[in-house]
Amino acid sequence: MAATSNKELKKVLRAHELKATSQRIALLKLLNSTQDHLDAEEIYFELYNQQKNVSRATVYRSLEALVAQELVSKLDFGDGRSRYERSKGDDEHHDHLICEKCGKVIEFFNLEMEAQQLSVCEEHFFTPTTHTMYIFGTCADCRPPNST
Amino acid sequence: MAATSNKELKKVLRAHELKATSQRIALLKLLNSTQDHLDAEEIYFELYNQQKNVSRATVYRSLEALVAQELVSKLDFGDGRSRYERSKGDDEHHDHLICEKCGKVIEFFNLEMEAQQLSVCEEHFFTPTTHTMYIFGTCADCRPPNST
DNA sequence: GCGTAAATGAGAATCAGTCTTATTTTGAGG
DNA sequence: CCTCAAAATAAGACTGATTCTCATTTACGC
Repeated sequence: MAATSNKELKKVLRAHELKATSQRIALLKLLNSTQDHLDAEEIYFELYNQQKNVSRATVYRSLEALVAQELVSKLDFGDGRSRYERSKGDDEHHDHLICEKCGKVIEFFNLEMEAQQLSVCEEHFFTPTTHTMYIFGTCADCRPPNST
Repeated sequence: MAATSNKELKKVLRAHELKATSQRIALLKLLNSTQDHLDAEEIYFELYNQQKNVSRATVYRSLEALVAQELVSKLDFGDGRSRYERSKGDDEHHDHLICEKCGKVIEFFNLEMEAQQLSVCEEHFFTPTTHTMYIFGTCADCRPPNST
């Protein structure tokens, strides 16, 4: 799927008019290697453990640049911090179900819903760029077994 | 529509097991009086101007209590702060289109979309409590007239 | 290899929101 | 209306996430 070698990542960065610094490469590599929705502190800590010598400021600045170039997606689960994941193509777009009890995040994609969103935009002569759709509630594991 | 006299607001608060303090009444009155999506600082400033003598801490604490009682809704437009509006009944539920150029917020309601959300939840054995659905983009006024 | 614009590191600064503590207020009971 | 305990408040200290500042380092076109 996504580029993983240093050489490939370098190309990707250059293609987006971003200088290919070791910090940005390490950051992209990290996001490519996980399915988790990492926050800035987790990213900082992980890179620190990898002896990558990346400052917190650089983590934030790099993420900002990568999000602007749509190489990374910024997520907001409503807990007061931003999370990030490797950006997926339109064909991999998804939204999230968030369990308020255990914090689990379930990704989903629903074509009808996306279509409805477009039709709402049309009604209002609105040109959409992105959207956020989070459904909060209780996941199957946290739901008492006797309830429906 | 919603209660507006001090007496009525007092009743509403008491009905929700909240002591009817002057600060909470002023806060509810303010939210009842506007269609805007105010943030905590704006609320604090407005009450300060009204000589209501409400501290910032009280604004936050009161909002928290009112949100817990569903008298007020908390919104997150992704700009790093929470916004609040008078809570509307289920029949008044709506989502938001947010213009990234002028900041305008357009409210909408789409039954199919709500239905799709429920069906997604069912598929995942997920019990929803609330959801946030924000579509970001460009509103009609900010869209260049020659584009579709 | 050189030079410069861009990126980074370290830590100060900011900003929304929360917490602490002493003081004030509400509302139940008489 | 008066009393009192529990709850709420004011003021400002504190926190945690994020941004900014500025001196230093690095990428990369030539």
